[in-house]
Amino acid sequence: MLRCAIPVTQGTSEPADVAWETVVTIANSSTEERQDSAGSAAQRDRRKRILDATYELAKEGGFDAVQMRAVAEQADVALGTLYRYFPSKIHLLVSALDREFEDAQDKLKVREIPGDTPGDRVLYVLKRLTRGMQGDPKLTEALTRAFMFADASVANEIHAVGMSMTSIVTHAMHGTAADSEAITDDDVVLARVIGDVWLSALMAWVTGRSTAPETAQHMETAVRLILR
Amino acid sequence: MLRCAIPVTQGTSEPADVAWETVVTIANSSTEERQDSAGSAAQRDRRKRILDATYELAKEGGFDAVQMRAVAEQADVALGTLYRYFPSKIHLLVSALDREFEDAQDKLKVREIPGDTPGDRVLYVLKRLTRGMQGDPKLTEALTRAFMFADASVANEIHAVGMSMTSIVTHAMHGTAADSEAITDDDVVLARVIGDVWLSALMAWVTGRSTAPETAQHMETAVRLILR
DNA sequence: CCCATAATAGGAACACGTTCTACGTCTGGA
DNA sequence: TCCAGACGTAGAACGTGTTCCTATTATGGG
Repeated sequence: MLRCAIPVTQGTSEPADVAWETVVTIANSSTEERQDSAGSAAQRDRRKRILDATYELAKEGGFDAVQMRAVAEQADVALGTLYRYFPSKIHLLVSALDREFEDAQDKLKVREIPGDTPGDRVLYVLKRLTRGMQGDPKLTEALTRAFMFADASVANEIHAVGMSMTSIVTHAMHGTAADSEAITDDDVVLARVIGDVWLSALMAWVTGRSTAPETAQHMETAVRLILR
Repeated sequence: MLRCAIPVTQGTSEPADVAWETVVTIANSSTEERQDSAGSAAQRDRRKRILDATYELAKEGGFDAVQMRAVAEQADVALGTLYRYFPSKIHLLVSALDREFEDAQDKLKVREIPGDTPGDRVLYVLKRLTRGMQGDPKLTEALTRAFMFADASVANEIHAVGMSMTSIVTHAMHGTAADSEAITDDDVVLARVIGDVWLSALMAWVTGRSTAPETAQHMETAVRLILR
């Protein structure tokens, strides 16, 4: 159904079977020129323009407004080029989500996270992220729904997002900004469960099944429960 | 975007703001002629034929194979009629998922659930459900992805599925087959968190990010953690 | 500098979800 | 019984994701 022969800088190209434990190590490989280092300057620029256009359109009009022809036009590339860089609309949006998460991760890594217990710190971070996403409902709707809709062909990109998410949570659990912390496998397990809950809560909010306060409440309860 | 003026038997037509607590009461309203009681016999029959066709196509070829023209043809109704009953492909698939869940719920309600602790019983039920779904990968992929992709217009159907899921878990927590059990708000909270994890695990499996054993393991860990 | 090759532009073509139109058919109340 | 209006059929038409084709332009090795 998809040909998936992307010859160019693909945001994420880890083998699909990376174990979740690698989250820790990979997350600690610091910020330095991440994946998008490959390819010529022009290619990196095109990739950036495309993701920027995606971001703008999603922010304005949500999932439906991110139309491939519109993205191509706004990024000033041909439709075929867009598809060369991102083999489907879902790949495109999940890659955009990935970029957002990397950014968030970088910002969170800079300073100490406030809070006395792991639960406090995790909730601080999650609520901050959630508030940020709820401030851009259309954008969040677009990125979340793409993430949810993704099928197996997007496994790599989704995996990258999952890694970022887990890394953010484990980092919050420990609180310190230091890199090579002693993050145990148990921590990763806890972080994954918290990530699961967060995703579901986000989905409930996106689909209008729960309000923002309800979402926050549900997350609070769940995190307290899991990190008790 | 969607006109959503379904004049006929809609599987789920609760107001969208039913609180999650109603899960308990509604779940206890026993099996007797559920929603699909409205409408003429011919209408009920058409609705059933459509859902059957959806089920078959999904089972054979997954989400992509559930094409509206194909469903209409196999159900022996006109395309317009299909859209009269289900205003979109997503509504259709989520309704099919709902029917599956109702069936599962009915089956589980019949007999006592084995296991000494709530954790054991919940895991028994979840693993049973999961194994069932993994036995029909295409079907599961179709239903799960539709559920995930749904937007606000499908809130009612999604809500119904969430209620079934929560009801199944709370029922398993208590173990007894009795109906009006003393299910507390806390139980519902626990059940929701477990449901969240289950959904995420299912999604990871559907997208090929985790294998069946990994999925089972993750669920086991999470449930032990939550019901410890 | 020149050529082979890859990358891009531009846009037609196709597939499938969705909507719309025109017409036949069933049903329930006067 | 008969009629009005809802329901159903058949299929055209439209929008958007995706694929494909051809000509043009960069790029990098000799």
